[in-house]
Amino acid sequence: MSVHNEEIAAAFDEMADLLAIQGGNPFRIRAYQQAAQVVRGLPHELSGMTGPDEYQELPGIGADLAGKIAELVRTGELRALAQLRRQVPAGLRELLALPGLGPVRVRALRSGLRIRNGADLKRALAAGRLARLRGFGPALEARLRVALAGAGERAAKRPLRTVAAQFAEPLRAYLKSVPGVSEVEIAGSYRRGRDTVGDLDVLVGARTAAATLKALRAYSDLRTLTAAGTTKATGVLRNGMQVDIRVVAPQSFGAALHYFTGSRDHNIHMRRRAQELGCKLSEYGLFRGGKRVAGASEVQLLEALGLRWIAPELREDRGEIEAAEAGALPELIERADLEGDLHVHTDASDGRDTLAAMVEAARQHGLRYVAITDHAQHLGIVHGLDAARLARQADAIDALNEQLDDIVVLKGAEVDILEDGRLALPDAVLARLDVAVIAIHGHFDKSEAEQTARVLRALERPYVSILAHPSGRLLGERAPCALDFERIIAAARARGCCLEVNGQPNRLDLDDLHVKAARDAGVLLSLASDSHSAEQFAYLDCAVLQARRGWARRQDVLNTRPLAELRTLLGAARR
DNA sequence: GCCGTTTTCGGCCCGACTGTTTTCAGTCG
Repeated sequence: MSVHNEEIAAAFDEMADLLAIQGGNPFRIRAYQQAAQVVRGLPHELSGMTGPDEYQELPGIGADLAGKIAELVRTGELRALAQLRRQVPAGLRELLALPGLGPVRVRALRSGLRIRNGADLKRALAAGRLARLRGFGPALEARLRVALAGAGERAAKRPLRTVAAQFAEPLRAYLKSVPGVSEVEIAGSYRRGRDTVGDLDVLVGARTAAATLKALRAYSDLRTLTAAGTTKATGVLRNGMQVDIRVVAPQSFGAALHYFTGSRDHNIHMRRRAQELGCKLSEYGLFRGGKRVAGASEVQLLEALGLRWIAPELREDRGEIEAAEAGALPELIERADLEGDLHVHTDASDGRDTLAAMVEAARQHGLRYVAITDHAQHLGIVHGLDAARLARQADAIDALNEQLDDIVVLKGAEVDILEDGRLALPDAVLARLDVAVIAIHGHFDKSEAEQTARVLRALERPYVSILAHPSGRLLGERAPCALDFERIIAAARARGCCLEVNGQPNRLDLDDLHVKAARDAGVLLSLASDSHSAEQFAYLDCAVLQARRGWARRQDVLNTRPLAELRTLLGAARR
């Protein structure tokens, strides 16, 4: 396997951009964009499928695109794209990313001023040449100057959802207190539970919009207001996040909430569905012949479209609409389903709090069991436990369990996968643990073949229960390791080993697509906080959200099981 | 370029806002 879905999706996105710059058929362009999204959302690699016939079964992939996928899988290249690249200067594509520049204006820049890239545009702006072009005025010029000046530092990271929450929740509370406001929801990717959130889509239910928009202007965390109309406004918060606020009347609130929750592809699919039913769907409601037939609530809206309730976490147009129609949506796991947490650190390794404090925190978070999984000693792991300290911790756990009657402490360790795939503790030591969690903590940049072989070798060891944060990614900091997840999942399945959904907000690893793939393959998931201090058990919520995005049900998760069943399952994994 | 219990041709999601216009195109979400 060489070509990944992401590369195929990127090729289609580039095709779409280049065709747009050339002034191609907008619907053809849209077809490429949609295909890119479909490919991105697949839970398995296209290169592992049999070929064009199977590709064509995917929505939005017809004979032509199936052929192009086949070409990419076979050769890693796409001739049609290479040809377009020869026709369109590479620098023009960057211009599309500038605010206010779409394909039409980029084309005008090219044909009218011979502009080929950002540097050309800068020069043209400096010389005041843009004014000659139709469609370019002083306001747009000013916007472009600002954007080009900040282009160097523009790589602003998408904030983690937990960071976005620190700004979203106070804003929600503030708007809720505005007179006349009946409802406030943070919609968009925030509501869908994505790991990172680009901007805040805030929906306000109120009979009139004026009071809300006035209140927004006065909000202390607002840095600037960049646009404001009669029903919506856009601003930038002090942390640099963009916030889009929209005010709708109560009878439209459900339709608007659905619309602003998205995703974009989910919305488009739903609007097509409405059309097929002879209706029109907008943020104001579902209309049949100009008459509103639904709109006040999402439930009512979905019902009118012949669909069961679709949880926001599923709205990515990855088959949830078809499943809702068939009544085949999964009943998603909830936080209350969790009985325990199988990945927790104490001050014995790199955690902040004592064993007793962590167990007490687990108890207060409603858990019935908790596995203490401090790092095993290994080069590069600070304060890791060796066999002797692990044995002493085991004694302390035994003593603690004597005193506790409503929670059970399990003995575990987080064992490093060494560079060659061996483990940092010998089998004899692992054999005495209740839970052995293994993970990669270094050598992240190996080739896919090497990295996969390394993890597969570790998974072959006996007494291994859970592969923790499998991809090793750190959001915004470190890309996921190159791993053949289909083989990892197959190995985990064959062996009865679980894959972790790590709830640390900057990990959320497995990601949603791999959760789905693991779940579909029948691999049990371990939803873990990976707590390094008492308050971090709250990160179980993040793990649950991520698991829900991957369609996980209660029965797909190891630590929803009562202790006795958990022990049986862990025992089975030791073979 | 895709797609079809309306269609194999003729459609393709919908609306707000801005800026550049002098009635609306382009961009954005």
